[in-house]
Amino acid sequence: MRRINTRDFRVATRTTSREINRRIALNLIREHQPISRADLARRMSVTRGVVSVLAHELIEQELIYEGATGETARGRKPTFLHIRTQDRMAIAVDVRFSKTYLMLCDFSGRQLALEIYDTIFAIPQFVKDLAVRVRRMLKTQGADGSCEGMGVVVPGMVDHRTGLILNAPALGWRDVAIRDQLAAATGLPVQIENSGRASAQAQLWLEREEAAGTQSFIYVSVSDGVGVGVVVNGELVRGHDHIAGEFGHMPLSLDGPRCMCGMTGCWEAYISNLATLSRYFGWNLSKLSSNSLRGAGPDSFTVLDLVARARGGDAKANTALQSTARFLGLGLATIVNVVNPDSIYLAGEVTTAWDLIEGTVREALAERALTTAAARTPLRVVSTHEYPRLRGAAALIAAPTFAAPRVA
Amino acid sequence: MRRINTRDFRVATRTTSREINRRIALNLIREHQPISRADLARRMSVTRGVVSVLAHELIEQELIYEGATGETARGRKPTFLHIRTQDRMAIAVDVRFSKTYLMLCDFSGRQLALEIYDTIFAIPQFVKDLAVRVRRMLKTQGADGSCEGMGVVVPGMVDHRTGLILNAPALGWRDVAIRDQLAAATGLPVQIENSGRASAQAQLWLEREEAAGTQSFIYVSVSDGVGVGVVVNGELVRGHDHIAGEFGHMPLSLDGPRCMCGMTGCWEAYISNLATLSRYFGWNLSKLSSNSLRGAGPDSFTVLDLVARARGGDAKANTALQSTARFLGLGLATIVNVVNPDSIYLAGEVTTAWDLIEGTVREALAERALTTAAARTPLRVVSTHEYPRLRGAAALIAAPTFAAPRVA
DNA sequence: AAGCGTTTGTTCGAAGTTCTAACAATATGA
DNA sequence: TCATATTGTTAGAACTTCGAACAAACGCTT
Repeated sequence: MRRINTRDFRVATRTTSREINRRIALNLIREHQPISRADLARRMSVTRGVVSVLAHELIEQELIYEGATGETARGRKPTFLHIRTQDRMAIAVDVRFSKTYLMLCDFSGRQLALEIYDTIFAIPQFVKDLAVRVRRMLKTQGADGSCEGMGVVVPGMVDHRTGLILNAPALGWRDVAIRDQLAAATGLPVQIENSGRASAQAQLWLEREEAAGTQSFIYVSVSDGVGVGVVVNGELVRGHDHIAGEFGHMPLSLDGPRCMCGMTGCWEAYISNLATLSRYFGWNLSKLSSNSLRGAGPDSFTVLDLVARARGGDAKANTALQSTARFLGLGLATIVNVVNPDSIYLAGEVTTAWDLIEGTVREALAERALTTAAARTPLRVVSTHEYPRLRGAAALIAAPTFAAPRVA
Repeated sequence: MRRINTRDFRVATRTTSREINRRIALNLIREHQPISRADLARRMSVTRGVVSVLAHELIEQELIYEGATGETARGRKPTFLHIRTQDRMAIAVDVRFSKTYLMLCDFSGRQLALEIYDTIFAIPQFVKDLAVRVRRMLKTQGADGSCEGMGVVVPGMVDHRTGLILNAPALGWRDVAIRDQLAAATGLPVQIENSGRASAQAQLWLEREEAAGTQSFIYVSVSDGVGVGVVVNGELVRGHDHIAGEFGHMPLSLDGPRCMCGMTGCWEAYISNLATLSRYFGWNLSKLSSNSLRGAGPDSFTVLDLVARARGGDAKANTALQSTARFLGLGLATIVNVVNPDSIYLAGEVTTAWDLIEGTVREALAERALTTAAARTPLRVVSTHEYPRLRGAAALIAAPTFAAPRVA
């Protein structure tokens, strides 16, 4: 039950019904392809006549295409409809402290080309260099004309609407207006988003089997920082100033360990990669400077190494891991109590040890979950091999094609 | 940008456009009454012809009525349209530990009758007694035919969809299916909801001047417990199991004071009335039993008395109050970082001392808010005299009349 | 090979919408 | 009295879904 915003509404015109139904048909085709017009009509509970028109329009818009004819026991054979995502391209960029990831993929999220290179922190050079790489990649892959935009994902606070990077401490970027520069340099429409929210968008918009029915979920990425995306009723929660979702800095204990954000006791300060490593090595974070907090270089000892040692029988490594797992679960409990999602997606280096930590996480979650139903919220691990952040960047471009039309 | 749920969607029919526009018109009339058809047409950016038809239908549905003719500088005088909320009634019930509140009001939230009596904790007697009171009240007020439903508000966890009270510790109710019993006993449709969420519904659906533009907000009620309702994009967040919004039990410090819920360190354990009083009297909550936690009776010393003493110059009382204010602000900071609402509504006994505590609350909020914009989130106090929980109960019945039609 | 039943996909008129434009009703002011 | 301005209604055009009929395609039986 949604309230109509009397300051910002859209009246229905005589074409609104068609727009709505065309979009519904498109989504059904995407999920059930290959599918015949007759089958689509049954799923939509409308007559085949209507579907004929809708399909014709979608074909004209180059959103779907007719494929082979199918088989039936009796009667005329159906002609199958397919979604057209293979020849619609997007550039996805993930800027991290150590490396920048650049991918070309289609609208289904399928990877066509990937480049990984050292991040350039000076903005003008970063833009210039990236534009060159993008042009080269598009040319090499013969995707010059079919690329519909570029999604950029950044670890930090981003105002998606204005394209302003408010604060990305890992990159040292603050109040950087990079979107329009990139758009000008590449000639592509550019979308910028926080990495946690973007990854949630990937789960929401790109084709996946297991998650078709989930309309409310949380995406939690545990890495250098903790990125969170909140999806409620099929819509990403962006908030009034477009900074919603920052569960990473809720306190577990107000006077807990020091966090990169400058506060103390944040969830992130308990479960980030640095926190896990600190437990293992016995570092005292409160005594480290901000710069050394950032500086755990790419070639040094990482959480992946720690996981390997834990698997090898290093008891201290396992203890550090279990401690992180416990705090992860305690934080998830709060999220579950507040948002009550139908599932939670987890990503990040520690999730490679999921078989080792799942029990501890669930136990801690149950400890502070207010109902047994909430305690049983499904936890799904998203593999790092899928490049969830890059998929999120791509989803920023692909999403508008499939979204419900704004009405009322 | 909302994703279409392919498991649960609604195709547009040839009457969908009309339904949408009729509902938009109704909401605009409610907000700008008295308003002429021509003015309405301008606000909706449609022709007067369309508005004529919409208005005719709304009059037939008895949702609006034609009033007096207005004045204009030149030309034909307009006939004003008015919303019809005065003769549509709802019964609102607020069940609390000490008292039960029963109100008859119209769809604008205007109070017509109010009864306050000692709460009966035995379910069968509670139902029987309430049914008698409701029938008597409807008869006395001559509202027998025009009452469209009963909203019941309870402090605790409620599954609004099934009408099941999962756990209301203050009442000692657990897994109680009270909705259908009440419906059978009164012959009215019954809606049950948690008090925090219901109060948020009141802010969302009942007529208020100052809140017309806010589509994302939080309602926080600080009383015996902490009730929270979250509204995102004009829609109450209910969650997958309908238990969303429980910010009251997020930890401020994991090993903090004991909470009524059985856990430790919950926000509620820092700011509830009991917590405030405990600070003043130097009680040690961890040593009290669950029963004595509940048992702060109606005639004993309350937070209102404490506020009076603080105003009278009692330094200890003021200290206790400021401490609560500080923890209130710290908790609000997390909410602001997570949901990033456009405003926050505050209710409860401590808010009567708002002039004393606002500074401390804002300071604590700013301390842990991640952006300056978030730190400046408007805080609005909802007066207890308005009976926000009862208004919430009424809103449960009135809301469907004004909600946007479900589409796509 | 013809005919029948079944299923797919198209077509056409009916009914319901908004949109455009004209028109009637009503009031003011020169 | 007439021009002007504003409100509210009405009739036809353009665009929808809906219902039903129809053509196309295919397997099976006679």
